[in-house]
Amino acid sequence: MSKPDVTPPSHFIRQIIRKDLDAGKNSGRVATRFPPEPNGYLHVGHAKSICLNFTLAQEFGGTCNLRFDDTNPEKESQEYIDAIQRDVKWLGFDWNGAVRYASDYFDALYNYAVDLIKQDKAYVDELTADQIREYRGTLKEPGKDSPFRCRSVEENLARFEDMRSGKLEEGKAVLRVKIDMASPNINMRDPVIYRIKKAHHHQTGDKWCIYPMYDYTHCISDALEEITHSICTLEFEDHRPLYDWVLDQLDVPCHPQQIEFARLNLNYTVTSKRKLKLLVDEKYVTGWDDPRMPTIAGMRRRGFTPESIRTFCEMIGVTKSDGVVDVGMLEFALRDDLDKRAPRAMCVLNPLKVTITNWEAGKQQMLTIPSHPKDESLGVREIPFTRELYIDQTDFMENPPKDFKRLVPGEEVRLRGAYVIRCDEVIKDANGNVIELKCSHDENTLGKNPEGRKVKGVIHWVPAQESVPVQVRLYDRLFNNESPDSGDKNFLDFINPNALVVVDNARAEPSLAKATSTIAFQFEREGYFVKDDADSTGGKLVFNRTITLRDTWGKG
RNA sequence: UGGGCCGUCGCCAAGCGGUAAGGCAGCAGGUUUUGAUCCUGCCAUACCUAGGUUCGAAUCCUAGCGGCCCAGCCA
Repeated sequence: MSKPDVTPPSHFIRQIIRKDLDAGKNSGRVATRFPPEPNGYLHVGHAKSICLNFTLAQEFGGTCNLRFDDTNPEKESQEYIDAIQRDVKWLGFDWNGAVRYASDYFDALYNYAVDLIKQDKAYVDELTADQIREYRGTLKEPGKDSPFRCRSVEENLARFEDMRSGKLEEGKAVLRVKIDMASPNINMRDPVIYRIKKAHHHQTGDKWCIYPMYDYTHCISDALEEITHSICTLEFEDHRPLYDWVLDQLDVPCHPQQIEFARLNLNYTVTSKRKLKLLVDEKYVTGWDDPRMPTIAGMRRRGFTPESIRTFCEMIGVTKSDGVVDVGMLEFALRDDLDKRAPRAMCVLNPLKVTITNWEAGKQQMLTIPSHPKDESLGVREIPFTRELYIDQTDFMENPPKDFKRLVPGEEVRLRGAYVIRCDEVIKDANGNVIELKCSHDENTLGKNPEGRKVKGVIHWVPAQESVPVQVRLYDRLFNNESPDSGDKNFLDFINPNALVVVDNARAEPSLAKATSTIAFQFEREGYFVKDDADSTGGKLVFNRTITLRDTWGKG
């Protein structure tokens, strides 16, 4: 059995934690959190963060919270909250205690804001959004103070109350923290920490019409949950001084350490919630769980196993250098896992009728075939061998290329798990299309090789009558460009029109009629497939191709 | 001289002053009733560049070069 040789990864975050533990920080406690905003479904990129946070906690005997960063009710919904929890669980992780919400802390956050105002470290600004932007300055020029910056504590308290009570309209005022309008770090130029949004919140209802901003909310939420290591992606590096500043002004239980790592970039893939949402909203795909989507839900429906995703996350490592991982690595982890666990079965995608002329009509021989070539614990399945069979059209050629190892006129081929047959006659229709093959079998080749000759190929087959009709959906990469998302390209231009090819007339071996979506099968010589529960209705059987088998034919 | 971060094989990534791990991909063989799996071998005199320190540098210093991120009342 193969096992991708994942050297015990000793990435920099692990090292930081180990060092902290050795130094006796946080009294030996390790607490992380995964903090998604419920404004979309989780994707592979999130998987990296989930695996990181949860395994770190596991490894050091700590805890990992699941916290919804729900400070922008206009973009969030319960649907996303439910989907995210489902996906985290499916990946195999259990969060510490109850699900948390930043909105659980809205009261505390509000009181801390009042505290900042009282310390004269926050003020209500009534500049317009445009003015605030102008006053902020540019990357190279310092900003300038708002005329509202020097209001008295009393006036600020009163105006903040006006914001809170709904007296002020949206956009009329914001609460800003008083730091330094000339800071070279734009995030420190008096960032806004509260804005007015007269929106219904999925958790707090209509209790609030002011909502705290990320920078202000996140650090305090972390502190209230007594997180020790607050792991986030690189783009928040510039925000760390603000994270620290806020906590330094307030009387909070602790001061977590923010650590940034490079988010996952995958070639041939788009990992941006905004763009994935667009694919869903504009119906380029059937939904967030479309098997072409790089969402956890899509991958699950496609047939990925949680283990393969976790292994992949281990393989790619954790660093601060922001590179692009080859999607081939994900595919490797997938195949490697599926090869070990997938029961084998046969399914003919493009049926071509074969009649075994020296097999008695009506005679059935039940063949017992192992479900896995190396793992007996997966058991066996039975397939009747009959006079009429189907093989795949691509496994027969009249004028084959040099290295063709399948069936050709006058030659032999092994039917997997059954007999060696010889093609004696090719039947064609009026247009010259091959519609049937008359073959003869060698009865001395069941479970043993013929004497005195080598049979070069093995092909798969199903009995004509006893096989079950199935629809098979052949999935491929959603984008046909390595970086659909880079530069000024429009990722929609690179949607692969062949990312889904539906095969309606496939025939599967009888045992597949009892398949469930919880286990993926290997359709021998074709790839890994999983039953699509959502669309297998009313007796119709639908299988999704998770991934093809590695195919090196013609490469060497 | 706006700030922050990053630069080790085609890709990911160890390395933390003692003389370049590993994985993916690729190549060459072997086994095989899946052109799969599995097994074997090959694959960076070289660590962005140039100087310097040192007996010794991918690791330390200096100066360059290249890439990514930041001007939401998004997260």
